[in-house]
Amino acid sequence: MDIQEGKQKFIESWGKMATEWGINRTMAQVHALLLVAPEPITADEVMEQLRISRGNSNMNIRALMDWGLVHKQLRPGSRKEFFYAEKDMWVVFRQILVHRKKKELEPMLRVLDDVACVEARCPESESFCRMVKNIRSLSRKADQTLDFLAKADSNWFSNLFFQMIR
Amino acid sequence: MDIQEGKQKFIESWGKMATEWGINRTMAQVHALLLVAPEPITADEVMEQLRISRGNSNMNIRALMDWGLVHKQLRPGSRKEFFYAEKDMWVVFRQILVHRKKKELEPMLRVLDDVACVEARCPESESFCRMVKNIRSLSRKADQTLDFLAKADSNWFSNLFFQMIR
DNA sequence: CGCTGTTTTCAATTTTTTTTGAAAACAAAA
DNA sequence: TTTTGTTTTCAAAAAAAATTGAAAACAGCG
Repeated sequence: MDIQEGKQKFIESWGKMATEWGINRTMAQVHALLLVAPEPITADEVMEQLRISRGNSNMNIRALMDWGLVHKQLRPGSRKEFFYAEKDMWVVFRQILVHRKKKELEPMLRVLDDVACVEARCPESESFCRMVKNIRSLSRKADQTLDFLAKADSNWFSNLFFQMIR
Repeated sequence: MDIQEGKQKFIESWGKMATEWGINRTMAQVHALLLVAPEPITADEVMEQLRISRGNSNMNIRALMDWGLVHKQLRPGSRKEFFYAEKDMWVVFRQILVHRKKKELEPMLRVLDDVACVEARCPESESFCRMVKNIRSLSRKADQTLDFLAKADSNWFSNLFFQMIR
C-alpha cells in the first residue's frame, strides 16, 4: 500500500469512528491529517487536502485547540499560522477523557444530585431512588477514576494493563 | 422535588448525555424510562409517556434489546409484550462497552492493521508509520482492557478504584 | 380459515447538525 | 494611514440523522 492511500484510509476511518462517538467527522479528519503530518501545516493546507471550506477548516482547528489536541506555531517573518497535533497518543487519549468528563459527565452528576432529593414514599419513587443512587455511585466512581487518569502518566496505564493480563 | 419532576429531569438528561456520546436521544430516553420503571411496561406505554410514535417506540426498544440492556417478558394469557431494563448499573456499563468495542473499536483496529503495511521510505511515510504504530499499540491495549472488563464482575472495578485512590 | 389485537417495517417527512462562503475583522508592513 | 495577506464569524444552505404513521406482517384464538 502506498503512503497516500494509507493516509486516506486512516483519515476516513478516524472520522468515521469519531462520528460514532459523538465528535464531528470533519474535526476528526482534521485531527487525523495533523496527526500524520510530518511538519506543522497551515489552515489553508488543511482546507485543500480535505477539500473543505476555509471557514470549516478554521473552526475545526480552533475546536481542536480548545480540546488541547492541536497547537499553534508562529514562525518569525511569516504571518501565517502553522498547526501541529499532539502526537503522544496517551496524552491525546487523556485530553479527550478530561474534556468530555468536564462537558458531559459533570453536568450529569449535577442532575443526579439534584434529582436524588426525591423522597422514597411509594413503590414508584422507591424504585426511582434506588436507581438514581446506583447510577450516582457508579458515576462518582467513574468521575474519580477519570480524575486519577487525568493525572496519571502513560506508564500507569501500562502497569494497570500488565496487572490485568497476568 | 416530586417524583414526576425527578423522572422527567432524569430522562431528559440521560437523553442529552447519550447524544453527546453518539447514541440517539430517544433510545436513551426509552432506556431511562425503563430504568426507573418499577414494573415491566409495554411498547404502548413507552409511546404514551415519551409522546413518540409507535414505530419509534418499537424500534428503540428493539435496539435496546440488541444492546442487551432491555429484556422481554411474556405474560401467560396476554398477547402483549412487556419490557424491563437491566438494573445493575455495572452490567449496563459493561454491556455498552462490549457493544461499542465490537461495532467501533474493532473495525478501527482492522483499518490500522491494514494501513500498517505502508513502508517507511520517506520522511512523510516514516512519520505516518510511527503514528500508526503508536495508535495501534494503544488501541490494542484498550481492546484487551475492554475484553478484560467484559469478563470482570462489579467487584473488580471497586477493587481497581480502591487501589487507585489509596 | 377469518377475526382481532399486536408488533414490525420503511418511505416520506421533520428535525438537527454540519458545512459553506462571503463579509468583517485583524494585524503586520509600507 | 492604507494596503495586503490572513483569520474569524455567522447566516444561509446542504447533508445527515431521527421520527412519523400508515400499511403490512404476525400470532393467538374461535
